[in-house]
Amino acid sequence: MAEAIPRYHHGNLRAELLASAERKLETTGVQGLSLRELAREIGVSHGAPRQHFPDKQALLDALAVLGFDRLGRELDAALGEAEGAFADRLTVFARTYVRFATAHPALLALMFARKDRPDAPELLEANGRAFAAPVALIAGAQAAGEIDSDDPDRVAMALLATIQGLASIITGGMIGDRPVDAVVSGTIETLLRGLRPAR
Amino acid sequence: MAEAIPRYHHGNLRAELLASAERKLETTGVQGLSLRELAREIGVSHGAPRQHFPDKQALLDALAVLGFDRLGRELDAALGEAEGAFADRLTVFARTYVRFATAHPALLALMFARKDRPDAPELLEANGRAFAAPVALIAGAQAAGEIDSDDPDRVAMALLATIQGLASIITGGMIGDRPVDAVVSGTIETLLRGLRPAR
DNA sequence: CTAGAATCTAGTCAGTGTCTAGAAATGTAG
DNA sequence: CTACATTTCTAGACACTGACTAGATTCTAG
Repeated sequence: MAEAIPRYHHGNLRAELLASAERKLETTGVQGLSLRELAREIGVSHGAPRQHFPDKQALLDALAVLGFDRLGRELDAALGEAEGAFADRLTVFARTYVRFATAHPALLALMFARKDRPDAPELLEANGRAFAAPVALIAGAQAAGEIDSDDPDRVAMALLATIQGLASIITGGMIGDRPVDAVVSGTIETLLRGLRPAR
Repeated sequence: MAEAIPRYHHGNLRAELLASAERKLETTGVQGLSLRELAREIGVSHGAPRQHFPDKQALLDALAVLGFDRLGRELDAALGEAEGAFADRLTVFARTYVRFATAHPALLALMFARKDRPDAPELLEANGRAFAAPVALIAGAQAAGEIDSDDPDRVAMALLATIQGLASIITGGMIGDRPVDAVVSGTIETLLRGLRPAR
């Protein structure tokens, strides 16, 4: 915290830019994120950020990678502690993911903004690392026969789609005033049991 | 047609702005959409769009409403023709939605960009109209006992989440080279049957 | 201590969204 | 047909942005 005297060499510009950018991102969205404004707030000239990020997109990409890292750590932590049946651990995964999505909606959007970033190997890597634990969870459950594995790929896809869709729907504000955790566990339960009525 | 002589009064500026904007949107994304550039292409001064849209967000909102209208028409048409069991009609819904999502990813993102538009009644209305047919489909199936209705809300939520998630995953390019229609119908089948192994 | 590299400043440029005043076309009474 | 009011468009301006450049300052090896 020694922000007292603004030295010529800031010393920690890159990290502070990222921190400031992430703060701004969640309050104003990507549209309202301005490199010049960040520089102004930090107390540095408008050209300084260029030394660390060649352009604005590079800053956004770095933010996305940090987001994947953080998400990965949260998933690892949550799933590391989770014990019990597959259903319970799956619910933990869903809740952790949804919690991250609601806590950092703009950041999550940035992470999956593949529209304009067709190729970004670092992002793909970060993505893979982040979801390592849940992927292992699913694979393990299939190997142990806890879930259907006629077509493992299909089952995994349905699972990920549902959780991703949950996050979309919740961050989109489409669940009204329903309690988030109840919606999440209810959806997981429904998914496990199937939509068809029990005979 | 008849673009020959650029008259002072364009006569159809609003509609042409929307058409041009939608075209540009899918090629360059929201970021690359510039009011001035649109005006330039249409051959009108940079201030002209302001007569029809007070600001850029108004143009984007209008685009989103048009998107909901179009999606609604496609869903109505597809579900109107669909016959057979609930599972089949559900698959038709999912395919139609996913097809729309892949055909107009940027437009869809705009439609659900609630992040910065907390309240926009016209968008909510358009949203409701667009999904009238699938909502009726689900309600009907629950009434007819074709799907579980212990908690209708929960079931509907799981269904919509899965389909929305499918669209996200597919437009995000996360299905690799798997055939889209197979992924869609496989996911729906898995959802109907449930993840737990058949005893 | 001193060169060279890394970092930051300051100035510039084209481009953008928004705002204004006013010109031009259209519609509407009389 | 004419006069007027309204709609639609033009033209100029402003503050802002991301990007580029040259040069000043600081840090760091050797």
